[in-house]
Amino acid sequence: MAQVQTATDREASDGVIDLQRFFPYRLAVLAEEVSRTVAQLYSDRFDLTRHEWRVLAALAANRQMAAKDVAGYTTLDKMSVSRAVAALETKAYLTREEDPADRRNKILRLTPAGRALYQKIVPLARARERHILDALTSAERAALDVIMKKLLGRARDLRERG
Amino acid sequence: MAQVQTATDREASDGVIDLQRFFPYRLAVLAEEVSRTVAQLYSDRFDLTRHEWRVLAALAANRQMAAKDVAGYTTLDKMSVSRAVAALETKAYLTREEDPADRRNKILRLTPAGRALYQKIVPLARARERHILDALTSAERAALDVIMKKLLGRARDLRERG
DNA sequence: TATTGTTATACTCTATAACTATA
DNA sequence: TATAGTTATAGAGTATAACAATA
Repeated sequence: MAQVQTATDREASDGVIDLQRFFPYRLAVLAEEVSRTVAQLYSDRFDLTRHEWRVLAALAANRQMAAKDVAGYTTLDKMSVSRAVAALETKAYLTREEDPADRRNKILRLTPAGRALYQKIVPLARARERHILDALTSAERAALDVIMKKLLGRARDLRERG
Repeated sequence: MAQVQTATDREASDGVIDLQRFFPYRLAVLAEEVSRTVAQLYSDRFDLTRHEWRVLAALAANRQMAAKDVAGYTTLDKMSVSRAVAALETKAYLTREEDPADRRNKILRLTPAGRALYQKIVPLARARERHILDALTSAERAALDVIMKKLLGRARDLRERG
């Protein structure tokens, strides 16, 4: 049966990895390809980097956040957030304000321009997502949701343990 | 039913993308995580870049290749291949030789040291792949194989058309 | 002392294009 | 002219660490 490699398949290929069947490679190629279809929107058309797009989406979904919360929400590290925030502030898409309750925190909010930009990108991004996922049956989409959760959990475990 | 977003799910969330449910984002996070588990091997332990690892794997699987064939096999562009090849040659993991039949081609081959390095990495990489995929049932692995092929085809279509 | 955020540095990756040599 | 490969350059991503301000 054709499937993502199992131990049995592997033993048959005696010590050589066929990249085309190596799961981490296949996944990387797929993710890069999907990422590029969305990047054509926010990058080519609206001149945002991937990090800037993620921060924009985080603030659109959460109204206002401290930088550290953006980092948690986007899986970016605090340094990447800091850079993206600085760029978005320069472009006047967000404002930065000290939290009076704890002045270490900078409260981030989209400006009307930032929100407008986001509203332009969202339907386009959704259309791309929909078009890609329409390649799958409903059952496959349901299966994929479960599969991705399982794989992510396992991969995180593995990396943390080294 | 919980599944990767459908049109219906989307309409309910009125104009805001929850990154955690946005498929391109989820896929990117998963692929990065999986990639890192393998990178811990070839990068941390054996001091190869991702490109170098791919070229090494390409030459291990195909014995000898011209640089342009490595590019096709690895989905790297010719510039990335050229850089990775130069680095691997410096480390004495491969040799470069002119093709007498067409002297524009450089025939690439692993040295015994290159092959030995590869043989050290393969079982470790396979063990990581296996451990990750063991999170899935056999049926899920079969489904994933089909799903990834469909998604890759669709994403490539979409990107080419803009 | 610990946390939030900024800045510095270095390396890797991605993308385009100019260039050399061969065909 | 076209192809294989190299070199140049710049922007973007990733990672570690030092640092300032605040708690």
